[in-house]
Amino acid sequence: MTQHTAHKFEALLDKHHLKKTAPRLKVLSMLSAKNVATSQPDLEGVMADIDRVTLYRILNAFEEKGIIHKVFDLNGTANYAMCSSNCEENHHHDEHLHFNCTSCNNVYCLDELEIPDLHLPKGFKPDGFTLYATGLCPKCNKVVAKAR
Amino acid sequence: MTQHTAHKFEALLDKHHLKKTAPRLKVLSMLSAKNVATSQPDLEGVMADIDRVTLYRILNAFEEKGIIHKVFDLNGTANYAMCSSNCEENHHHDEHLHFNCTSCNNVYCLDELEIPDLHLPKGFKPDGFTLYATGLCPKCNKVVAKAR
DNA sequence: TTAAGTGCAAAATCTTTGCAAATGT
DNA sequence: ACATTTGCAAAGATTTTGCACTTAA
Repeated sequence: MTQHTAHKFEALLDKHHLKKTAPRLKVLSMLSAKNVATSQPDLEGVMADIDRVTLYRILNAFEEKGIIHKVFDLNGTANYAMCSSNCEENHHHDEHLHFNCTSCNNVYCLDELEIPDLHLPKGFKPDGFTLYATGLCPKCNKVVAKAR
Repeated sequence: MTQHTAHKFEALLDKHHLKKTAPRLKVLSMLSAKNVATSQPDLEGVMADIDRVTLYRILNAFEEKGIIHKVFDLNGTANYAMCSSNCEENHHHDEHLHFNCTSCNNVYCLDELEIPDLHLPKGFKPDGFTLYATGLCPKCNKVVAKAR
């Protein structure tokens, strides 16, 4: 972790009036390091030194503040990812595509992808969309291809 | 429940080599009666006479057989719905739009809606899509409108 | 100094597993 | 009759709550 990113995390906590504690900084650097969402069990594994309860509280706090977002994978397990690294305050779009690999179970947040307009049946007033795709991610897809 | 639908449920169980037991028929009629998915907690409430464990096993069995499908709502709670009433064996499409009302929390399965094509980043090989929309369902939307 | 955050213990839930009794075929 | 399915008890797992101790500001 560079000096720069470290400072970024501290600024992020400041911005949300959260104290800059070791566990919180660790969670931030952990989640920021990956371009895929991380499941709660995985987080617990990596952060074995942080108390399980503390982790729950940190994740909830971050989610409430809009620092991270939660997405459930195919098994109903909560996965967490930094709220669209490029999701600035002014331009907060919840329209993600989440790609859940059926092989490695990773959840990719493909924020850049546009979700096309859809016309819902009469009466429904949507305020947000989330699209899930399942299938093989590039990594697993490559492995399958090699095996052939 | 009409004679006709009752027979339909029994046929459905037969087809999947499941015994026609009272709890199973009850679950089927319960889920078929609604056009929205039902959460596990709600199911437990309505089926208080059926053992909790039995309900788990019935739902799992039905899901494995493809009789019902499971969808997680915004809170990560499992909701169940009949597998697209019109989802015949030959034409099984997993592409649903699930509409999760933020007011009543109901999950509507809008199976008829087509999900438009999307081009994923290179390398991703999707095999299924599920689209979630959140917002107000027609019923709650009407209530809000009235309140104004 | 003190309000916020952490860690531990313990409660409350949720889900699974094992097994004897009941039920459908 | 016999294989399935149910219901209960009990184990396992997940999530929440309470409270004393610690730490950032």
